[in-house]
Amino acid sequence: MKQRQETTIPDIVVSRLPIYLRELTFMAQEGIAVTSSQELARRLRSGSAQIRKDLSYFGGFGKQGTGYQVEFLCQKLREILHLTRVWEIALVGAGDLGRALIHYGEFIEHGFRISLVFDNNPQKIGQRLGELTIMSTEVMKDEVRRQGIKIGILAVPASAAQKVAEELVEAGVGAILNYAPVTLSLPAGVRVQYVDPVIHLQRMTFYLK
Amino acid sequence: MKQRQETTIPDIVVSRLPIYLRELTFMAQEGIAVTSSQELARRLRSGSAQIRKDLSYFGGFGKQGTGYQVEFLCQKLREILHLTRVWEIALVGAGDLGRALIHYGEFIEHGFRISLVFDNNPQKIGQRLGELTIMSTEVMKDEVRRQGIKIGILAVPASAAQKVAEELVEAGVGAILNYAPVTLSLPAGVRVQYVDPVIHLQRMTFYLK
DNA sequence: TAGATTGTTAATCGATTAACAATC
DNA sequence: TAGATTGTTAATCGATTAACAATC
Repeated sequence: MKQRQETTIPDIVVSRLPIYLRELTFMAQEGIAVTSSQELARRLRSGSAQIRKDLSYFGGFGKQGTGYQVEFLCQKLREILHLTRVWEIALVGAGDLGRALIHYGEFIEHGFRISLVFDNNPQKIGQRLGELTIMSTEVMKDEVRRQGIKIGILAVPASAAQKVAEELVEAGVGAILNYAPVTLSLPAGVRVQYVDPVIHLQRMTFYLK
Repeated sequence: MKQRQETTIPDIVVSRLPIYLRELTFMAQEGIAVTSSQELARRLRSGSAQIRKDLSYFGGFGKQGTGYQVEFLCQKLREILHLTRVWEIALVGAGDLGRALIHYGEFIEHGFRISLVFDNNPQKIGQRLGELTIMSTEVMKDEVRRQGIKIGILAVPASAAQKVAEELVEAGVGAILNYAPVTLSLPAGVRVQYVDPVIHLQRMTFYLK
C-alpha cells in the first residue's frame, strides 16, 4: 500500500488507467463488488500481468487470494487521474462539431464542463449554443485566463489550429483535445490528445482488402 | 526500391504513416517539392531515424544526399494505405454526433464516403440526413452486406455498441471507428479505432494540477 | 489448512535511436 | 570532388510477459 510517485510513471501506463476505470465502472453498475486482474483483463482483452503491473505503480490496491474491491479501485483511479473535481473546459469553434460536443452528455457525467465557447465568425458571436453564449476569439485569452481554465478543446479548421492552440497555452491551458487535422507544435509539458477521424480510418484501411 | 511485405509490419509503424501523409500533403500544398527525413521530423516533432526506418519497411523511396520527392512519397503512402480508391462507410447512429459526421467535409476529401446511415429510432427512420435517408438497423446487416461495405462508424450509445458491432462484422465489415464509450470484443482480424473524448481528457488530467 | 490471487522480479520481446557505409 | 542524406545495422532503451514468493 506504499505510494510511490518517486518513479516516473510511463505515459502508456497512464493512458490505460481511464480504460480500466471505465470498465470497472460498468462492473460496479452490474453489481460486481470484487474482481480480479484476470477478470478485468478478459473484459478488456488485455493481460492480467499488465493490469497488476500498471496498478502497482501507484500502490497495492488488491488483496492476495481475493482480488480488488471494484468501488474502492474506481475511487483510487479517480484520485490518481485527478477526477475528484469538476474540470472546466474552453471550447473553440462553434461549427457542427462544436455543437455536437456541447450537447454531448458524457462530459458532465464524468466531471467535465464546457463553460466557454469561442468562434471567430461575427455571425455566430453573441448567439446561444446550449446554455452558453458564443464569444469572440478576441477575448479568448483574457477569459480563459480569468477563469483559470486548464483544458481546451479545438474544433476549428486545420488552418487556425496552431495559432489558437498557442493562445490557449499563453492563457494557462495545459491540456488540449485537438479535433483539427494537424499536428500541433507546443511547448514541452503541454499535453495534447488528437482526434482525427480521417487519420483513424487511414490506420485501418491498410489492413483491408 | 524493393517491396518487402515479407516482414510483418508493426502496427505502430502503420499508425504513423497517415500522420506522415498528412504532413507531406501540407508540404506539397506549400509548394515544397523535396524534403528530408530531418525536415519532416522537425515538423512532426519526431525523430528522423524513426521516419526513415518506418518508410524502409515498404521500400526505398528517397535518394541519398537529396531526400524525398514530396509528391512521389505521398503517392506511395496512399498506395501502401490503400487510399487510391473510395471507401464506402456505414454510419450507425443518427444523433448529434452522427449528424456532425455526415456534414464533416474531410471524409469525402480524403476518399471516404458515408453511404448508409442507420438508426433504431422509428421517429428517425425515413428522415433525410444530408443526402441520405436514415434506415432501420433491422435492415442494416443485409444492406451492408449487399453493398460490400467494409468500414463502419459506431455513433450509438455504449449499451448498443457491442451488438451493433457484431452485426456489422457478420455483414462483412472489417474496420470499425467506434465513438461509443465501451471496449468492443470482436474476432481477431477486425480492426477497431476508439474515439472517446472523455477517455482522451482523462489521459491528460493526470498531468494537470 | 488449501486455494486463489496479488505485487514484484527477472526474462523476454519489441521499438527507438545512434551511427555509418553507401551513394546521389 | 565535397556535401548531404538515405537505408540499414547494431546498440540501447523501454514495455510486456512469465513466473512465483508472499499472503489473504
